[in-house]
Amino acid sequence: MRIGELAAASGLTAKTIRFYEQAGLLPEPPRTPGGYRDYPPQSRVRLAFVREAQSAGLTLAEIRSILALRDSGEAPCAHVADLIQQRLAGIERRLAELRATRTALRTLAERAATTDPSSCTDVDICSIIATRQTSDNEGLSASG
Amino acid sequence: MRIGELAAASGLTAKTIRFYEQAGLLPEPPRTPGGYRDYPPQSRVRLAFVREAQSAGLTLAEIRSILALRDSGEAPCAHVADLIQQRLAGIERRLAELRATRTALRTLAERAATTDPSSCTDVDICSIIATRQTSDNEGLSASG
DNA sequence: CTAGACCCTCCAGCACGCTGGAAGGTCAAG
DNA sequence: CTTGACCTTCCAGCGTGCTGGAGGGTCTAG
Repeated sequence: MRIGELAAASGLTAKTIRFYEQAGLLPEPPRTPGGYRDYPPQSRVRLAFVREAQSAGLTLAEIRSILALRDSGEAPCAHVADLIQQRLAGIERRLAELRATRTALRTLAERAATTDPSSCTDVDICSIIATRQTSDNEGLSASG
Repeated sequence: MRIGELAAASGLTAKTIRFYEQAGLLPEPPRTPGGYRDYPPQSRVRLAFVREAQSAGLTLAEIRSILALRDSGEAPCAHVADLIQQRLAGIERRLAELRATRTALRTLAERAATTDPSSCTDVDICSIIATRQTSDNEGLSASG
């Protein structure tokens, strides 16, 4: 099957499929005499797998590593379980960050609700966000 | 003050400060006869504000819009309150996405724990992630 | 005068997952 | 033969927030 057909079957674009090939997710298919990519039916399964894995939050690099293992004949189960745990940990981290940011924003939102525009002086730019005083000896330092 | 001093005072690098200038976050300072940037003391406040706003989860583009308002003489309070609400909504969305991904991953993790490598046949690549059958009439379609 | 710290501009790249376009080739129908 | 759908390659860009380096200029101390 040609790339357009595969694209239609998998719900991707031809561009994306070529990109996946270049990214090492889909092996280079044989070509027709005219130089067209000629995919075997299994390619649909492969692309479906890529999409499944993506929707599970795995990156293309991770998916590639799974596929590489499978292609080498090994059962990638252990590797997959590992990736899943790593991703899970990463997501927990990201969730914690986002929750912290949300807390910061909520504080700001509260402050915004109780802030009188007239209290916003020019020097501190925005008293909602930065409530610091503009004295000469404020202790600015690297915080990150 | 020169850029290095401002960098040290604000905990940023000179590179970052130039980048902020180019990004419209910090106005172009006057130059010394030798061509060096010569910052007024308020620049420290401005950079501190940028960092504060960043840690509150605002993007540089949003921060720029706040600063532009302030620079135009308006109190940006209402705008800031608006941005905060938008960011908050965005974060809620992102949190929901991440939680969904986490749920998907946890399902996968459970499956991984109970999967026997021998059940991973070659055709379906990885039965942990994709449990679909590889029959000829499987209904593959775009799933979003 | 030289060394060295500091500064300048400009260009390029990181990661991530594509997407768009240019310029051209292939193939079937009419 | 022409049209048009489809395909090819290659190059470039999106957005985000920087970071690195090249290749040079400025200033201060000794």
